[in-house]
Amino acid sequence: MMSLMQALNEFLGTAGVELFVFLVAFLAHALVFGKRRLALKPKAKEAPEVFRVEREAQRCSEKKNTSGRAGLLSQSDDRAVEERDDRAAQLADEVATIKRLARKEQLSTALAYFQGLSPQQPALYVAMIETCAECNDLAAVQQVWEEAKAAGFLGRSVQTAVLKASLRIGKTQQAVELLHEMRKTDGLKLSASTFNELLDSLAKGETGWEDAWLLVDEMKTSELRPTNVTCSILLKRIQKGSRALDVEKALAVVNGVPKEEVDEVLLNCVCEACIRAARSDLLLQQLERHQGSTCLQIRGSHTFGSIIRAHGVVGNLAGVWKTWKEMRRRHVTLTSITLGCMVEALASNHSVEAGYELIRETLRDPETRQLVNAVIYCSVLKGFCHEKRFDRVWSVYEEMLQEQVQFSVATFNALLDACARSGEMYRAEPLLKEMAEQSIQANIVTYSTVLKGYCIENRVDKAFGLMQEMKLNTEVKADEVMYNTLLDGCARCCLWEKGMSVLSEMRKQGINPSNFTLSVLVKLANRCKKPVDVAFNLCQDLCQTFCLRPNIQVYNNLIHVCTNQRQLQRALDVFGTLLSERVRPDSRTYALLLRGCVQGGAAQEAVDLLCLAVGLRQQKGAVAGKLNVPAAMSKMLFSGPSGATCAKLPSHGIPQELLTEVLEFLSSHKASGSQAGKEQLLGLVRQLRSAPGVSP
DNA sequence: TTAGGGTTAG
Repeated sequence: MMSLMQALNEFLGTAGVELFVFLVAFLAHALVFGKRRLALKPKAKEAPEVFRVEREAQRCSEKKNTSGRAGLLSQSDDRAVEERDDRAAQLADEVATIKRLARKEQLSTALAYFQGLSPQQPALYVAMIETCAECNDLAAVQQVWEEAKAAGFLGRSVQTAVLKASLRIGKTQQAVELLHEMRKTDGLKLSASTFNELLDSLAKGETGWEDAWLLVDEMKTSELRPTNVTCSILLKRIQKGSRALDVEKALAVVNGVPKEEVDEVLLNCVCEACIRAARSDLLLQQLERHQGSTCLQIRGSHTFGSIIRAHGVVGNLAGVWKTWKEMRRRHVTLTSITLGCMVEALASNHSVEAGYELIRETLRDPETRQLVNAVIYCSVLKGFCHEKRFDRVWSVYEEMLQEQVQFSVATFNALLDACARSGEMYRAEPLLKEMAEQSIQANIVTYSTVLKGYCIENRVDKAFGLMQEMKLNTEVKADEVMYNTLLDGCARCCLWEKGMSVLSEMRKQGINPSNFTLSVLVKLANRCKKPVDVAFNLCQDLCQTFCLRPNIQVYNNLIHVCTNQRQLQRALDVFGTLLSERVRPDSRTYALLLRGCVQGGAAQEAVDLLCLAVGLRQQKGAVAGKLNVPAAMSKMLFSGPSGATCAKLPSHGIPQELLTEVLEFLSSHKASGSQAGKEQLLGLVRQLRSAPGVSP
């Protein structure tokens, strides 16, 4: 070959050789693929489903043709191929017609058309069964299946279609029984991929979880291990409010896939699912599992984007940058979404300026300029807004106008939020006008944000007026967040009656209060100086009615009600309750309680609380005086944190100022009590001063 | 011979 090339080279020159090689390659290609290429339809890409069935049909007729052609001479091959192609095209048309009718939900027309077709093919049965499923008609599915059986079409494609149809209609139990029957009578053996298809066709929604687990169990019974795809499909089900049990179970299935087999898409799904479920604990585990994995080569900007987002969510800024740099090093093509993930990760981790600089950098390069959009800018706007750097918000806004960024409703909402948080609602008016000029409709977030702005400026009447106007003039319906905001406005202005009427309106509209509502209501009772019992009863009633379990914010506000009314013991009881309910106290819990102790001259309780906060264990009998703390609290003091809940705060959890105040109080208080008691107390104060996280 | 993927606002 080489000598031939050399000879040619001498004869024709380099360009000539290239031309020759090209011609040979072209002819060979035409010879091999010419016919097939003609048989392919360009619309295949647009309609993959039809194409799939078409190919299947092609396969079937291919089989028939080969068997029928066995004894024929090769000259007739061309005609056979042509016939086959014609038949395939016809079948594709028939399938398309059935599907078209399905989309119009004309099931009976589709059925009539199907029955008029001859000869029948498995692909047609499959299309018809899918159509019945799309129209949610299980009886029709069964009818077509009976017909298929009667006609002798019992192939796997038809069986799978029936199973998928039953699952889609939500009859999982029936599908599983059918599966058992097929396994017994027809020896049906499904592959992992078919199981995955079945899993993916399950009815969506929370109720579908049990069905999903049923299928996963079936897979195991068939001695098949869940694959990457199985896991991805399961993870796709995880949504914002998914049950913790299901989330954990799904991740357990993921962990069943050997680490070296995990691929990009699965890692991507894992990140996204954990983020959606707000389970940074599980996310952290997963990120650690794949940290520095050499088996998994990430190529897609999809995956890089998700991993960056994941690191951002768990607050790992170093991980964010590391992933970004790795992506750049590998020259992965940057997309708007990946850039969006990066800027959001930076902006939500106290690196807003760095996020902004990344935008500038992207804009400077003419190659990447067009990647910057309003979504990306929005992360920066939000970041500056939350850091209360409103001057930066407005300068970035000006820049967005200059760069002619296309605004969306989210962009305007972010800007309106800046007006609200900065207490500069006069800025909102021109923004709303601008929105109208750009024909961007205000949505629930817009109204809610403006409402919040009025409440922050204590203009509750304006807020109520806006709510009224929204009800009268728009289709937007007030939601829980909006009612909570309005309730908060009432609390700020000590409007008890008005607040109560908002609550009853909320309930009348069928909007359930949440823990957030509860915490605002307690705050309202507090600001309105209602008796302590009013707040407690309100909580108890709503918790019972709406199956709520108070969170730390609710407990904190209850503690505040008690300490405000000089009922330290009751505040400590609330603390005991939250500990026994395994709710983790935060720095505000301790701040409220410690201030209550200083106020009430309760030195011993203050020491106990500080010990708990910094994780200092006490020895039984070491404490002076008679303990006046709830059982749950003393149990933790003596035995240390047990179970899932820990009373200890992360280091620096108590503000320095407060700590100084409490320690000063304790020093001045040590003169009282017995001699032994004084010394114990002094010893503890010394220990506290040297405890980790407490500066001297 | 099949099946799975990402950004912003109250």
